[in-house]
Amino acid sequence: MLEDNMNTPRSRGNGRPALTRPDGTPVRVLVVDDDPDLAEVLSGALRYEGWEVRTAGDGASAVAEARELLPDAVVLDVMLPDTDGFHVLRDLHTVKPDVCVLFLTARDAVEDRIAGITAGGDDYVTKPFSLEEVVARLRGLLRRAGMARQQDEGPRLVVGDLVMDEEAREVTRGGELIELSPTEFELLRFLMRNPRRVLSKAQILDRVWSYDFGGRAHVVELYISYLRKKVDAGREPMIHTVRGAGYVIKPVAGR
Amino acid sequence: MLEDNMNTPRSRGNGRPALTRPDGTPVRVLVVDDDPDLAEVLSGALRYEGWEVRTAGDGASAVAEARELLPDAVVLDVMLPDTDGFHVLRDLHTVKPDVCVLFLTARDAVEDRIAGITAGGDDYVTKPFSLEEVVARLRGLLRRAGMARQQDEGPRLVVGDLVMDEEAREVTRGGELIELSPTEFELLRFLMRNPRRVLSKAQILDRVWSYDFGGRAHVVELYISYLRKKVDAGREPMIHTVRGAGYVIKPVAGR
DNA sequence: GGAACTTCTGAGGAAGCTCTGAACAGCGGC
DNA sequence: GCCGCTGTTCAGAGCTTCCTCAGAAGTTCC
Repeated sequence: MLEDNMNTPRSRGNGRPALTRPDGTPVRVLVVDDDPDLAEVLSGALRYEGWEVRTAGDGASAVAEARELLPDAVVLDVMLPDTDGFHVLRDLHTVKPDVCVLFLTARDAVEDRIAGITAGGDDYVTKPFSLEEVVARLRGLLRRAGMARQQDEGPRLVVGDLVMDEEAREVTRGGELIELSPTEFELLRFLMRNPRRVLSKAQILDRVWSYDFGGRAHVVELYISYLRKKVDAGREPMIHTVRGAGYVIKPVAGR
Repeated sequence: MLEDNMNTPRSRGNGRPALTRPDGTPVRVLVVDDDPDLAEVLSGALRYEGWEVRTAGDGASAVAEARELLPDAVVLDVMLPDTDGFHVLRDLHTVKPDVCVLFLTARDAVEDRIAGITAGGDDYVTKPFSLEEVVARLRGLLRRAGMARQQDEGPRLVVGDLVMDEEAREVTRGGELIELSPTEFELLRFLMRNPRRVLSKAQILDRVWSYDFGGRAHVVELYISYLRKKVDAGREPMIHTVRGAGYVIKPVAGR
């Protein structure tokens, strides 16, 4: 049952306070990928963050679009039909010198020409990626670029006595350090970014696993069980099953 | 609580307090190199320090740009298409007598003329250089030229009982001297300038190794292992692997 | 011109991570 | 109480990531 969809105050997003520009207007992002399906999925996920999104399918229209939109960040496929992402990067910087860029690249292309990218503060993600990863990286870039937060949502996620420091990749509960594998970490991040909200296995699969993952929802159950062993171990449980609907994380008492 | 994102001097900062001019405005740097790719990477890295950066591709436009920007420092390639860096230096000094200059020069370049330069308080770096080196040298120049620090981040880096004196190139842990090779030193400096933050191998490669390094991320692992043998030897480890993400340095206890 | 040091490559192996399949447990319906 | 369905957990295979060693090539310094 979808309950609180109507009454929660939100521009178009997920109900959380959005990362915004200093003047309070939505962050503006340009997505550049020649695969329309992928561009669609990506821009959907970014709009869900409350951001203003436009897309482009090649380098030329990317630069043209950027000139008009003056985006705060660009998600940029390295392989484009007309040119490669690096030339686009340079053009983008002439259009807007302080723009952040998140590159999308094939795994085996990483070593070749990605070099130098992260030096300027930009970042990249290898295909196939998960949406959570893209969003998290983008949020990191934007935060470092000085995008203010509407409310005081720092670089740490807090749910009850459970705390996640995204930069240090550190999770503690009651001050006690919890070690997590990459997938466990991302799953927990997704849960913690949506506290008190029931997330279906399909949603989790779509966000946390990469878009080309063919497996079944069973992995979600498995990883939830891993998480419980580490996060809830011996303590009052915070991760709850909602039979037939999904999973939810919330602070213990009720609060 | 609204954070001080507006008034801290950084267009796309790294989260650390930036070196600023005495009046609190960002340090202004002019990058002069005829290779646009290199100029791009350099200016990106310097912007990441929170500094205001402009670029020029030859001597004439460098002087013109300097007249307008009145930069605190100039990163100046010795070999330029229209003239050499030494002439530009003289012109720069007529524009702004107290400007700091960091020369970029080929390894086999004329030693004596360079030596004359450094006597005047300026400095140089040989190509191919690492970005960490350029930034560190520039910071040294600026510090000596009286640029204030937002917070008092001196020429020593401290993480737990590990102390690095950048000027003396000396590292101690628990008072005990640790001898490091040049690359080891630079890698440790990069880690120590980003304590508690997970750094990916790509980031490390981009910052610590020179921009033309074609090698793989494997060297990073190798040098981390060297560092561990020297820094963590027998003690409680400070350098940690975050599987699938990178490496992080932090003080032993926790906080 | 040689010794000491530094840097990097390659290989082997250890450790950790992810996912599959299957058995098991608990809930709810009848 | 029995059965089916949903969710949980275990065990292990296959894979990826990371660590370390040994040695070759290059550099620096005497």
